[in-house]
Amino acid sequence: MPGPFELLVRNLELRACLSEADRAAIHELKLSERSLEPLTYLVREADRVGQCAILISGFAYRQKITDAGEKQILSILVPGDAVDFQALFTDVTDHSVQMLTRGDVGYVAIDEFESLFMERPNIARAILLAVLAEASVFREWIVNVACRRGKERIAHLLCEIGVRLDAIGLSHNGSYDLPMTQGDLADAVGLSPVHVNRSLKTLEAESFIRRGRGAIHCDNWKGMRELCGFNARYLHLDRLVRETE
Amino acid sequence: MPGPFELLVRNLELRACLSEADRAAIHELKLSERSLEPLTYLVREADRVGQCAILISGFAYRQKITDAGEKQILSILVPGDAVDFQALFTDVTDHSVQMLTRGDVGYVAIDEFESLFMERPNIARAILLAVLAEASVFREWIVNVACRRGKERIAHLLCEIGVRLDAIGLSHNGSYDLPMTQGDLADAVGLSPVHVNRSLKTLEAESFIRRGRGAIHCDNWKGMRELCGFNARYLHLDRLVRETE
DNA sequence: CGTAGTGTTGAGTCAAGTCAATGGTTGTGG
DNA sequence: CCACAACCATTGACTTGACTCAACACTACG
Repeated sequence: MPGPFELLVRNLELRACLSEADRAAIHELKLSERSLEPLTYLVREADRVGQCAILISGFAYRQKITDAGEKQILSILVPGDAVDFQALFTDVTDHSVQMLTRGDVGYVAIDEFESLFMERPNIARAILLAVLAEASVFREWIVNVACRRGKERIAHLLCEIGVRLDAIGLSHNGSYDLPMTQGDLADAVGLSPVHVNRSLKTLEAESFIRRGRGAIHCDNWKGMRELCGFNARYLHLDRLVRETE
Repeated sequence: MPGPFELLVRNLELRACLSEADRAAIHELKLSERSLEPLTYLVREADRVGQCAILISGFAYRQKITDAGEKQILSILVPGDAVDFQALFTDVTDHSVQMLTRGDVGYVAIDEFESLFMERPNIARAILLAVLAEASVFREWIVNVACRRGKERIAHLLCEIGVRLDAIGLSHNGSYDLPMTQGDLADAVGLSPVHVNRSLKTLEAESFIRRGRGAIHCDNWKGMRELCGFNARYLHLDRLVRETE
């Protein structure tokens, strides 16, 4: 089980290069760890934040509630993800982050993170790239919700989660644990829970997936990807970075 | 008419503080200016980019095409916006940027911009904040497309553009030039052109807006904002920045 | 003055939503 | 160990927002 700093470093190095000194500086951060229950807020909309959280284990999601009371999930956070780079240098958040499952979170004081950003260009670059990659995921979600039909929309989400979990070693033979209810999925893809249920059943009937108590099995990722036009490029999980060291 | 560097500096200083030296460094960038026709690509998906473009006049949009051939507009760019911070340190883009109107664009070599980022923490911070603000806009677009009905969706887009144009002095008495066809609007909000037409007519019939050859007039922004639950916070246009200089 | 792009309108269809009832599972407390 | 509650998944019946197709009007421009 990798420690919080290993996770963070690994996450940042997905897209950028750090020097030995950079890694050491990260390891010198003061971190307080906490175990959180499902539905706990990591960040609450319109809050001021003094801490920067890193997800160590478990899942979380970004989320926004409209005036009409509708909840929209904006992205899924997996272990290693920094919860809130937006807290750097800004005061007020525009959305919330909530635990999806029970899990552990590490907190670092914002100021320390900010110092790292201002004093270590490599780390600044790594953070920028992480934020850019996140923005790219948001763009793809716009496309997903705006352009695709129910079934394809869900398939796309399942593909994304599959690839991301694979990248951190949390999937096995194309199967992974997905602790989201159908209601959660509905909030993520902008469909009603009833329609999510029907679409999932269709995906299963067409033998794209199998389901079993909170797990997704897929023996045909190729078919899934073709079904929904999934192209992992937008995740920027390969280190296509020009070195400037 | 402000020059390209003034526009860029002003844009960056919307959210972060720059020192005199930072501003000077930006003004020393070598910039080549070009005038572009509508539909010209500023960035093309899967391209490698050597230039970083800044929109000087006119409008542009980010855009993605699905396998099924559907076009989705992801955001609108207005004068002063940097077209492609994503080009910094990364090689391949995941979406395209196209001119909406005729307009002028300034090009800076990526390497120069990257040096600025690596050597000037204040500028790095300003760029990070610009990227974070853009990500925030993407999130709101997810909500817009996923949660709101046709009429509200369009109203929300009109509110956003109104506020952003206002911030750069391109609106007058709540009216502004909007050089988007109904087809463009459809691609931006994920509706069919026909439905956009009907929704716009409804908005006009309910006297939220008036329309006249490529312009939007609104005498009742308050009503518009309430109609669609628009809250400008997500645009992060006020400089809510903790000073660290 | 014709052509092409855009805007407008109507009619019919369909994907997805809503409402409502039924089953299953898990967990808890008596 | 059972009864109950709470939550989630499933299914059917019906409604509706939005799409498609198709025709027609307007405007700008060469």
